Amino acid sequence: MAPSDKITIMDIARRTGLSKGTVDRVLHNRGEVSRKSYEKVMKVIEELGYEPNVYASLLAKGGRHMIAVLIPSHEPGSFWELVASGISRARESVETIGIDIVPFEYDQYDIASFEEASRQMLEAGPDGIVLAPMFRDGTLVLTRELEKREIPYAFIDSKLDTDGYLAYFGLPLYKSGYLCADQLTGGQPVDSVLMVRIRRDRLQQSDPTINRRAGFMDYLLENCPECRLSNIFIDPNDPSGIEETLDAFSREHPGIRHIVMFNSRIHLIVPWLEKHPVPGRKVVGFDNLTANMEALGRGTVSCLIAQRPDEQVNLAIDAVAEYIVRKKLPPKKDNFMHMDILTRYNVEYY
Amino acid sequence: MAPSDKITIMDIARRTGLSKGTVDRVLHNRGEVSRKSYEKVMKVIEELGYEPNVYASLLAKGGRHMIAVLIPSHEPGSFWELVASGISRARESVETIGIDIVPFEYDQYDIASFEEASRQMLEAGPDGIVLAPMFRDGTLVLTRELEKREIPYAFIDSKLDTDGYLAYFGLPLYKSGYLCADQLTGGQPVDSVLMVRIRRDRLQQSDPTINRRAGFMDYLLENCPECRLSNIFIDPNDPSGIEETLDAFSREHPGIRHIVMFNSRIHLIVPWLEKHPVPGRKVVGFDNLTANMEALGRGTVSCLIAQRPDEQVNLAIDAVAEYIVRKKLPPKKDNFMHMDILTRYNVEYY
DNA sequence: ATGAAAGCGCTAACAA
DNA sequence: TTGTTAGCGCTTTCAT
Repeated sequence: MAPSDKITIMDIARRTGLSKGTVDRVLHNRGEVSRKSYEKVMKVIEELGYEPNVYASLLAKGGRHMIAVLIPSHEPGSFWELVASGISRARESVETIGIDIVPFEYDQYDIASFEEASRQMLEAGPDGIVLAPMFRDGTLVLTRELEKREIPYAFIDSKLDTDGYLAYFGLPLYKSGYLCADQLTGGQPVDSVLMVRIRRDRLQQSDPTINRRAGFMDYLLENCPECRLSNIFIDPNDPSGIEETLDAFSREHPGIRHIVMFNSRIHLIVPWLEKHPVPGRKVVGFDNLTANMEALGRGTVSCLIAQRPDEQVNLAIDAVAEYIVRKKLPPKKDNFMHMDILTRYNVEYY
Repeated sequence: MAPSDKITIMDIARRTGLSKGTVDRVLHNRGEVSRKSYEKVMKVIEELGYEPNVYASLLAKGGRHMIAVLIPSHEPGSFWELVASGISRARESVETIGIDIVPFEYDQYDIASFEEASRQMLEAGPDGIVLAPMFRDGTLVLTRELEKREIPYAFIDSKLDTDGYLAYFGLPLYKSGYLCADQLTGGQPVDSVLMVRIRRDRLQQSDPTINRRAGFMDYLLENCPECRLSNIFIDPNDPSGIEETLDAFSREHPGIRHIVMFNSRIHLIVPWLEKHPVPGRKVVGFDNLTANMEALGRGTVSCLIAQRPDEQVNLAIDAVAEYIVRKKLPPKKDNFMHMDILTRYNVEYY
């Protein structure tokens, strides 16, 4: 424990012949400082390489801050549950620096609920926000308001093509589809693949998997153009319907040994797959939901492409916190995250 | 920014009718407190759910701490360079909490240099240590000393089977070999594979890849028992020797299309591989060295198994820092890290 | 064994 | 526009 020879605002006050108060004012561009003093202070800060002491600062300001997180509600076993668990971790790490995390949740299929959640969130008066933009228009309205109020916000999962956001953390969607195709085919020619998709009725929202599917198809076009693609649609809430659909399909296409889903719910077809084992069948899905990882462990699913959603919220929260506390912009605005390839041999420690 | 209703040591002083000084004494078990007062204070702390304010604490103690990191020297382009880069990141994140990171490096092939580095490190008087134990005996001597001095230490990369360490962060070596075999074979029968190994002359140290190789062989035994294994040995410092060895081998075994190396230096054979392209050849190696990732991007290497060494040091440093600052033990002592599978389609954002 | 008091470096309210 | 001052919550020294 060395006796820190850190230089303080007192040092720089002395060197400029001004007072701590004035120094503090220029430090925070809080105005009320003559141009001359301002420059003198800046110069000395430069010379001495002054670095503010975060603790003293935080301690002195005293109050706490709040970061709101606006995400779809986390049904047990869903993708958003993983995100929620990341939030809990983040909460612990930032509470020590005087920041509270408050989640606001909405139904991802119901734009009204999104608007309601936004309203409540705004009312709570957060100092910063992390959000997953499921509804384009609703999000635009919200972000405009945030910019007006000068509340910093970061996107996770996907983002809008505007640019008022502080940072974005998420997957490169198109490439995740490309990677997925490579994993499914193993780089070998394949004669047909089955894409299992979710039937979407009330579809206001932009389908988040569309880019992923595009990447997937492009890979096939480039690397195995002969490959035939089939689509079937299932309803997540109708397990027996799922079985029937799959039964019917496999009756008509008995040879299919390559199956893929582009959302996080490959687990929906796992029961059927396990009832109808096929040696050498390849099944690829996305995201590390517990049910998915278990199927991976049993060998029913061959490969999962995952993205550490908990890590993503964490980074987003940290970026916002850093901005709130130190007014520091993150090193990169758009942060495309690594895509993890999970197989039965490396899930264990994920 | 809510006006924090946090309860402070003043609150608990009032509630017990004692003074801040006494409360502080029990908080840090610093003795000189009557049994009665001690219990009163503990009780109230319990009741009020008191949480100390790290900032105030850090600010008041003032001094800085030092964490030493003892690792093999980081030749450019080597595995340890990745670790070193992680150290730089960690340094930034902990310097704000008053902790300095000081690296001490040694020649991983020279035990004397390890001992010398340990000595210097000890002399510098660190408050905590992160180390990669390359020499078993030397490390034992060191850790005994650390325990005597009550300096907390964490292992990275590999660990000793003692248990005075605070935490360990590293790969499950055996399993990484198993995973590697699965990636190399793609789960299909393979008739022969070539293992390229480093010739080690002055070999005091335990070969770090031995467990990995064991995992690899076990996979083959279980999943493709017919497979024939060949070994060749190369000298990292003799590029033309490498070419010759490979030439000679491929003359005698023209059919080999599965090649693996168990250390981080697959890049050593990349020039030869690119001079002798073979369609459908599979090459698997370890670790995200720049040269390795580039070869992956070009398709020369099919797959790398990586472990985010920078992340590992970071976690280790954080664990030690947390212990120094808050005397908190990490949630888990042995932290086996996820093994990342890297292909040309997901290296980009690694 | 306990209390009082002087800071740690910074912020913010108030005076000047 | 600038200086002064009273804390923020905790540690630590020095009395008592």
